[in-house]
Amino acid sequence: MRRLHEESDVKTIWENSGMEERDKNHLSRAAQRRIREKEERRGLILKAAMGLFASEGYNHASMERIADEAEVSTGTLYFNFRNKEDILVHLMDEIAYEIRSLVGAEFRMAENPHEGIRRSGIAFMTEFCRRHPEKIAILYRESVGKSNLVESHREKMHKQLIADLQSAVELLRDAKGYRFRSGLTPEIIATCIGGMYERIAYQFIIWQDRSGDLQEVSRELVDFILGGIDALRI
Amino acid sequence: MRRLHEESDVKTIWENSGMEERDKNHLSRAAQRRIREKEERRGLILKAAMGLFASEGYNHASMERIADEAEVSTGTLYFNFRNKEDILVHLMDEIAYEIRSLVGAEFRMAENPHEGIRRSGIAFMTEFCRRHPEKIAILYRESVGKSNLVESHREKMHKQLIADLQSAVELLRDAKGYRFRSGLTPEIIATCIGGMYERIAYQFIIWQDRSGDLQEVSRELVDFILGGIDALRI
Amino acid sequence: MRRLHEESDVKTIWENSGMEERDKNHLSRAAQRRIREKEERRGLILKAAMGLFASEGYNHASMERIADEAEVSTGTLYFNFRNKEDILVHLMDEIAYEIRSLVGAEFRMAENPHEGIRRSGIAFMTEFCRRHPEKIAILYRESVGKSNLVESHREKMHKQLIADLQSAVELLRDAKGYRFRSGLTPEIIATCIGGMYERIAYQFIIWQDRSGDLQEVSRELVDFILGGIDALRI
Amino acid sequence: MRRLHEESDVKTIWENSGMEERDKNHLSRAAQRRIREKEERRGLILKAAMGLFASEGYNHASMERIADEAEVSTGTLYFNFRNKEDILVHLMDEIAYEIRSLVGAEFRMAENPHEGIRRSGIAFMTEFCRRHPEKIAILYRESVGKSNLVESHREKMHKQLIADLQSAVELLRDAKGYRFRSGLTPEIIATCIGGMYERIAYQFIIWQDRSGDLQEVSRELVDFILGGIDALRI
DNA sequence: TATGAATGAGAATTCATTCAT
DNA sequence: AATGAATGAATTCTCATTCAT
Repeated sequence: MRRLHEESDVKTIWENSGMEERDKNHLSRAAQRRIREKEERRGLILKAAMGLFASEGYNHASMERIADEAEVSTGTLYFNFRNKEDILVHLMDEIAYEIRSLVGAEFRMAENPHEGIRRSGIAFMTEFCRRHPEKIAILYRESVGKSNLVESHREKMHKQLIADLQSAVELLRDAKGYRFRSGLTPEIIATCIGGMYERIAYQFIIWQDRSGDLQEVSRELVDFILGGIDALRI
Repeated sequence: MRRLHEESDVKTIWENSGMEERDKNHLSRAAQRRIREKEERRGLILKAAMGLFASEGYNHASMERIADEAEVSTGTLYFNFRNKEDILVHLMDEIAYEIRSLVGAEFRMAENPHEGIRRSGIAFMTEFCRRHPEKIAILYRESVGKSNLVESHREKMHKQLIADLQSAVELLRDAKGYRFRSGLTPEIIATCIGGMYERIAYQFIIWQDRSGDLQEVSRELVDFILGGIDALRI
Repeated sequence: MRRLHEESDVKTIWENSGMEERDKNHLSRAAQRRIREKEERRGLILKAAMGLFASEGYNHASMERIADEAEVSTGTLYFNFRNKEDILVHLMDEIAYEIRSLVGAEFRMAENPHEGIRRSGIAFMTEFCRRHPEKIAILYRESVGKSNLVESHREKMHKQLIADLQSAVELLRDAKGYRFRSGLTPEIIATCIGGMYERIAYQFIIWQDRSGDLQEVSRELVDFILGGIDALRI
Repeated sequence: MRRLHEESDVKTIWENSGMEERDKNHLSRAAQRRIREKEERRGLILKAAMGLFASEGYNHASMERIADEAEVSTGTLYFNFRNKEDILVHLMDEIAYEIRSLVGAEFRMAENPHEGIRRSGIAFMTEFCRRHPEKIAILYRESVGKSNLVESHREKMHKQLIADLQSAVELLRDAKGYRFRSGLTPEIIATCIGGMYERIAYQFIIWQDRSGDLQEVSRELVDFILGGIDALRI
């Protein structure tokens, strides 16, 4: 069995809201522009790759096609990314960051954890999934079972998402004064929540296009989750 | 977006228990032996392929390696299966059938749907997942995002599993006299259950080896599910 | 510095005359024919590769060109050899074996070591070099500085050739009752002889085509060597 | 067969000692500094390239790595040299010039040609080879079989070295009043000497690190040579 | 039926060289 | 003069699939 365990310190999205900062102040104008252009180009490549991965599948999308789509040469691909896997990994990071930002912001905007779980769940489904089906495809389909490297990255990424969810669950528990059955409970709940959103999104976005139902679905989903959590307290 | 909608009539496992029958009665002894040997050979090939897919990944496992492992030639592979995808699809079918059989039997052995959901969930985790991690890897990792054909087969397969779950939920609802919030509710619940089991299995079997926790995990998981269902009735 | 020291037991050509034996007796006719055909095909590939390596250089000769020349597909190249390096290494082995066979046979046919050195030297130049300039090109030009693997193979090969020469020198010493200045002397002499033949062949065969001079050159070369050996005894 | 015959007038090192002169007198201070800096930069590039060629091989050492190592950009490489081959060719020239200078100086410092051959041979081995293994690697390994251009340059270079040796042999002949067997004899001897030094250096410096033996080896080598020469007079 | 050698399209990747800034 | 991002041709190698024996 191919198994890839790498312990990595995981930080939840609920705590630190400004996730990435970099000093670009002390740089010359020209240097700033060059950096900006470089990032724009990387962005174009990532966008082209995302479209192709989602529509044709990671394996079937050749580097040449990606280069074509991004209107650069294959050499430029390799100048900006180590290899094909590296492009996928960057996409995964980008997507995961976007999800965590959105969901985290919604959670923090709510009055209490209970509402936070409701709001962030509904936002994920109706804002993110509905608007970015191709990102869902990358996250839940195209990044699966590709290679050891991608798989270990995927594991790390999921760990972060689960850690976010787990800390939300713990905030809820503390706010309501719950006590759970075991030490494992928060992790189990978080994992379940992750799994539910994944499969619901896959079902209603990727396999079928029932995005019209997402509003209703996400409401029931959230209640299901809250009911499930309730059931696990002593 | 790559989307594959094929409507297929789906039958639940709760109804028909003997799922596959074939007449071998009117055949000669020699013919029967030949058939038996052929199926044994197919079995060997599938077993070899399953091992390699799980350990090295579908893409990386070449037909030659599979043939080697099964102690046949590549030609024999193509005599027994249409192509590489076909092997994967057969594996998926086999695994799905096994799961549905096990889970269905457990459900039917229980006194009522409530107990049925509990028993079948625990059986899936502690009997199936713990004993056959490589099958979990095929089902939840190696069959994902491979090709249109495999993906559409996967969709069909999941539909069946979800249909099973949905009918169990409906049996529970009827037995307890519940009324659900909407017509979508049973499908949503079923999808959620499928997602939870998938991610829990992935987490505790593929990414980490915490099969010792599975007993405890599955008990909490079942209660979470039952609590969630409760929360969705009017 | 790239240095590759691998101690390998080296056997000289003067001792064992039948260098390679294999049992093909117990095989079926069909199997024998298949083996023969396989070796013929390998031979064709090696021949095509040798021609291209000698005429266009190893780096410039692409696998596709080699396949073309051998009238097979690139796949067949890779079915018969591990990779491009492997083809070169096989060529080197073949050539070295041929040289050692020829030179060894000439040496053994002579009445004494003194004559043996003369005969084998002249045979190498006038038989081998004159007739197979492309093999000289492979051996002394195309196999140089290609990769760690090829270089280490080349080292091993040269060790064998030098060991042959060294044992010839020692036979001469013993036959004439010489005593050398130091324990290193035979190795030094052997290495010198190897170097002289290499550069003379390079000069008169590869860089210039003065094969008409080879008769005269080889006679003087042999006398130079014998004179040099004489000068190193105490 | 790839053969490259270009007749070039060859001058021996024994005659003209000051080999390269350029007028820098009439230039301004600033211009002189600029020239000096430019040559320093070229020197840094050549040094970086030499290190990489020797350690990783010419083919494997990319222009980018060379630029990195020299702490300049790839563009600067192309400002200073025509292309990659050009760098190699300059290195070859530099190394050949250094060897001819050293060896020529030693020869001229000796009392007679006999001592000159001894002194210069020992100096080459114990001064040059022992101290600059990477230059030996460039000269005898990395410049071999690279391309038509490099190969023809290599031929020219070797011709010069051989011409030096040949003139030394002729000086010896005249000083001692020898008469040789044929008109070819001096060339043959010179070629042999070149080959011996090459293979001895390769053996004791590149393949093995036995630089401790070089003193002893070079003494025997010189005597071997002088003995060989003796054997070819009438 | 079984074999396994042969096929060849396809893909990723490298890297010398150019050129706008 | 110097930079370093961009280019794209070239090349090696893989592997699912076929087919003569």
